[in-house]
Amino acid sequence: MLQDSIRSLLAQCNTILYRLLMHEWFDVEKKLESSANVAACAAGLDTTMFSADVRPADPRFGDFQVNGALPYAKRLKTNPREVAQKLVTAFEKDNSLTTVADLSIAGPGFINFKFKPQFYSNWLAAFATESDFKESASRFYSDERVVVDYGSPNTAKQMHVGHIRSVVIGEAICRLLEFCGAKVTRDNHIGDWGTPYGKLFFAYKRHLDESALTEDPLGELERLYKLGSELAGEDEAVLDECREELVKLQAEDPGAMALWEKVNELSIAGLKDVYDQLDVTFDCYLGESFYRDKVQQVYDELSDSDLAEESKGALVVFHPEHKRYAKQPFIIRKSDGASNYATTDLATMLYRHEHFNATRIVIVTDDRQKDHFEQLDLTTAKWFERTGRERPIFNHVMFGKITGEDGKPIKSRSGDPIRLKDLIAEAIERAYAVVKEKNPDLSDAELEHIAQTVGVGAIKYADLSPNRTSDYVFSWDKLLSFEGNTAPYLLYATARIQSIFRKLEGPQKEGLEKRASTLETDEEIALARKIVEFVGALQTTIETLRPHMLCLYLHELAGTFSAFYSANKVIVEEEGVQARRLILCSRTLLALKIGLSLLGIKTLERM
RNA sequence: GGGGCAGUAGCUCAGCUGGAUAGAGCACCUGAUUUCUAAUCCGGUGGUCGGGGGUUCGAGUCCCUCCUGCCCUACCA
Repeated sequence: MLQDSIRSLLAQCNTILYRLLMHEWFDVEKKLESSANVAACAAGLDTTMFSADVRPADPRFGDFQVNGALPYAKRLKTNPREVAQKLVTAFEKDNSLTTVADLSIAGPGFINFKFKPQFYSNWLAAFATESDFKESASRFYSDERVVVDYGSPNTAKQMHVGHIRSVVIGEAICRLLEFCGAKVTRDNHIGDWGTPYGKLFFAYKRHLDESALTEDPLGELERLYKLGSELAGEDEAVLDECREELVKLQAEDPGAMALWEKVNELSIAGLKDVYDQLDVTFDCYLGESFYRDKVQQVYDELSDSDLAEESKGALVVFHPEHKRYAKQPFIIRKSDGASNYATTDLATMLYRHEHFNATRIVIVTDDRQKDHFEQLDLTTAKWFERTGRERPIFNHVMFGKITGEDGKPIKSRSGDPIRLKDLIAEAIERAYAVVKEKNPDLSDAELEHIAQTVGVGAIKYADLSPNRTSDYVFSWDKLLSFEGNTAPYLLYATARIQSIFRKLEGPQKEGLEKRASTLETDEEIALARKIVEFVGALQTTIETLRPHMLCLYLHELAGTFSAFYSANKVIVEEEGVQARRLILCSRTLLALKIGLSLLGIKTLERM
């Protein structure tokens, strides 16, 4: 009895100790990097000239490789293989390394690390739940407060496919940052002020269809705005009336403001319907109107700190040190005295700094605005420096445009842009047909649920999986494809894994680590290795703010799993084999679930 | 005129910032004891990485140059 308690106590101590030891291996690349730096020091290398350069290796050579010997030897004009040999000798004095991996030198001086199967078992035991992952990952960005500005539609207009990238990419970035420990504020900088309101109000007051407004507020507002533009284009008198409406609004006339507020309320409600479908929720909607009383401070401070100057009647900022912006001005006040987007964007920088205490500001827009944001960043840097403010890191997360086959902006058959809600509806419809065909026995409620998840997931994944900076040729088939490197492929892998666990009795799912034997087959090792790579993929994704890096990884993981699944039967007689394979299944599922949720994609129990 | 982005397999794209024999998906050609979900897997066909020079142990990746396409370039956002 006493013996048993002692044994169990010892086992617990072991577990704790061992988890502490494994803890530093969460990020294998980082661990190898710091080991390499220690080794470089021990080997007597000039550490100021040494950079480890750790990366996943080609499986033919090893699991990870340290390539730092080559550039080091180049800089010092010595033999790279000798440098590598010195490093390996130093590495081999480090027990924490030699017990888990075999080292070898190859080619001109690559140092390959081949992990022992036991290492993978230990890693999989140490990082077993979402909170294990989150706890370790949340140290990456724990001291950051980030405002992410994405979405940015205009009021009184429906969103079309052109808006999808900002929403989907922006949301993925928010989730990634949050997972890595940052405090994130999601801010939708809507276009809710300015010239379109004159025309909208003119038409609203004369041609409003009340019932249409109740049924489809955004549709009706959009119709009215178009009507107003049309009428103003045809008739000078109408145009004058539109201008009058606008003047009233800008003077904040109570009647105009009441109507403006109503339009905004309806618009945001309409936008939220679509965001709900995409599982996106913003913390705030601080649009252009919010900053209209904050522009004077921008003019004053930029003028007082000698950044802004008068040029051709406008207030502008030049950057003499820049080859381009020395000549190309950043116009912060137009010659008619009105503000523009440069003004409001500067005001947002200040507000996000002061109100949210942001350490980082991320703005997600298309790449045509690259110049604008470069100028914004340069200007903010100088402005904040001269006024003694700490400047947040600024990232312009830009993306390429979506075009038709001809390279022009995409249009539906009627000539209007394809509405986002129509795209989503079609995706769900197509998914429904596929699910029903593949799995006719499911209840209708479950069918609907699966179709929803698969359809929306497919759209998001199609938008996240290409490199965001590339242009994008729109095609229904590509956005709604369910084959190949798509969300359904990843979801299918999760469904298969869960199906395995459904086959098991309760006790078979418990205490797997105790029963598991050491990983053995090529497919098992390959899968374990791929799971461990999750952390590196996460790092690369967040450092570059490029979600496609995570997509690429998840697709590889699902592929490695599928290969494992067909080659190695999981539910088998031998208890040890079954247990170790179940662990692999459960960790694959974990990595897929975390990864997909970071991309904003929901997972399924079955499909 | 100036600046930027891009050009990789028939098509759509990756290629982690200079690493080993350039990879996926689609399409095409083949297979897979009726199985823990075949929305899968194993093979195969397919490449002068736009052309030409250069830098070095090593270039799709860096530099120069030319070709092609797109975007920005003073008051739209």
